Amino acid sequence: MRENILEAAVQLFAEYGYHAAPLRDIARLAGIQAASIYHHYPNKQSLLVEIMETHMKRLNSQLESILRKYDDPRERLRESIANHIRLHTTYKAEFFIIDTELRSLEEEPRARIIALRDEYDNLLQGLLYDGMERGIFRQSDTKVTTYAIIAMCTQVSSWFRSGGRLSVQQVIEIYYQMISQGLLLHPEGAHTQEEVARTLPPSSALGD
Amino acid sequence: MRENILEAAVQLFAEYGYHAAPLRDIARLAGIQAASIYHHYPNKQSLLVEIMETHMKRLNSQLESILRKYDDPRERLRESIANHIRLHTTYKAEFFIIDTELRSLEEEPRARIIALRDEYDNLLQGLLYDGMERGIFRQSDTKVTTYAIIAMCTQVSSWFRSGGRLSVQQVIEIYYQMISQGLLLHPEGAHTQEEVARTLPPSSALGD
DNA sequence: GTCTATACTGCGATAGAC
DNA sequence: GTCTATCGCAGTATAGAC
Repeated sequence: MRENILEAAVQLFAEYGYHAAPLRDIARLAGIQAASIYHHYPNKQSLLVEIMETHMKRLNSQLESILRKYDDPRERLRESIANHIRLHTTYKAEFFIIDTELRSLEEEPRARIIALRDEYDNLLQGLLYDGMERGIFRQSDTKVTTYAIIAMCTQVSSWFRSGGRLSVQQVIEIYYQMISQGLLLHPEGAHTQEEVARTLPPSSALGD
Repeated sequence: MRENILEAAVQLFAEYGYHAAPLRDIARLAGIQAASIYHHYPNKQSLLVEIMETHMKRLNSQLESILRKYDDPRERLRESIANHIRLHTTYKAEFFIIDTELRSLEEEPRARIIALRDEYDNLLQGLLYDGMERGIFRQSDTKVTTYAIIAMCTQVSSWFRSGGRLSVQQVIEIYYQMISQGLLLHPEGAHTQEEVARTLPPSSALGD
């Protein structure tokens, strides 16, 4: 029953948002009365916390295992993107909630979830930094680049439909191409490294 | 006063979410009583609708003017990204609301706002398609690529702080580099499309 | 155009029987 | 472990004076 309640909560939180999803509706979807939920969970907030915590921890632990398994930055990047997209399409609703309901968390649980998210950010940022150090990735602001990658891969959970036009694997391919190669086909003249360097603000201007 | 009320609503919708922001608090922030809001707006929903509609229309009209002004896909892309990021940092809270409160719209206004968003998507998708046709952009799925670009540029509104480490212009540079060139420094040998395909692990090896 | 007062509704949560 | 009944409160919105 605990599981039924949680699934119902996932569905309604994702569809209407935490505050707009009445406990009575969650109960009805789980096939019980609202009061019965309190036998399994202390309150509404705890449903949200459990959904977020479970999936953020899974996301982190899988990324950690990828970083242990691979050394080459390209493989690490590819596998990290694949992992992110696979989880965000498999647990579409759950990650959509993580992405949109942080504001609905009370103070202490929010701090915990944000810490998990920061951990994830940092692992990816480390991956990029290492790849730049080793001359495999272009020099760029690791923080902003990390945010950008996470943002684009995360949003997959808002438009992906399984059984739709594209398979998960195709989406992963498209994203990896986009992230690793960018859009321009022939970077031509103005795009050798020195010239790029001249085009960019000096890195000192980007420093903290 | 209309303007004060709207500003208060923007601030509280962005901070707590539409459903979690009581009209009484919006009124207090605007320096009046809750009931007085109803002299200016018919209900709470209309505040949300006005915020979203105003800014989505602005975003669209500026993109249209860029597409009229420039012909080269590279310039169009760069200016479109710059426009997107500039608006999303200038009207940070407003676009954050557009991004997170679509669910809170009632049916008819939601259809209108989604139509505006689709219009924007389509203009960008057309830009990419044209660039690919003309051999300037890499061939890729225009829909997914458009979503990816919009997602990364939109999220700027959730972390950007004016007066922070990076200026708007620097953020635009970083994003344009990322989108146009990607992360890999030396795609080595793998610059052409066929070679890229050969360099990557065979898609079968990536199966779910 | 803003106020005070209040109607009305629906929410999360609790009590206590079974 | 689930139910019925209900409490207490907070929410949007309205009425009507000034």
